[in-house]
Amino acid sequence: MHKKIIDIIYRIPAGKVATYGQIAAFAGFPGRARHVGWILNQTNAPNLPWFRVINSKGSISLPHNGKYELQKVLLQEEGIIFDEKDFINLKIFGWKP
DNA sequence: GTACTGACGACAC
DNA sequence: CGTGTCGCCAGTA
Repeated sequence: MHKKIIDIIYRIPAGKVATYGQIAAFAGFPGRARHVGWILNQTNAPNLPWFRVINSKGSISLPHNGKYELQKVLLQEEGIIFDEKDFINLKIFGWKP
């Protein structure tokens, strides 16, 4: 099942973001949002756009320890805009498969 | 089997 | 939006 979820994440296009629940559901595991995050924290697949995965609120789910900033910067590099509260507008940047 | 953890989600205030 | 509660399930001990 790791493979399936990883495969879905690889399909997220640059400039877009997807939510954990969205990925889980699209991979065939509705309600398994936690597994997506769990797998991301476990696997170290090359060129995996893990930074395009965020929670349903449209914000980064990492603690502000540096990786948070890394993800934010990587997304901004792709043209994604964060508002003053570090939230992403999913209406605009949400991935719609 | 039980208990706890975790990059989550939906819903109610 | 912020908080709290409950549900979810693979891993681990």
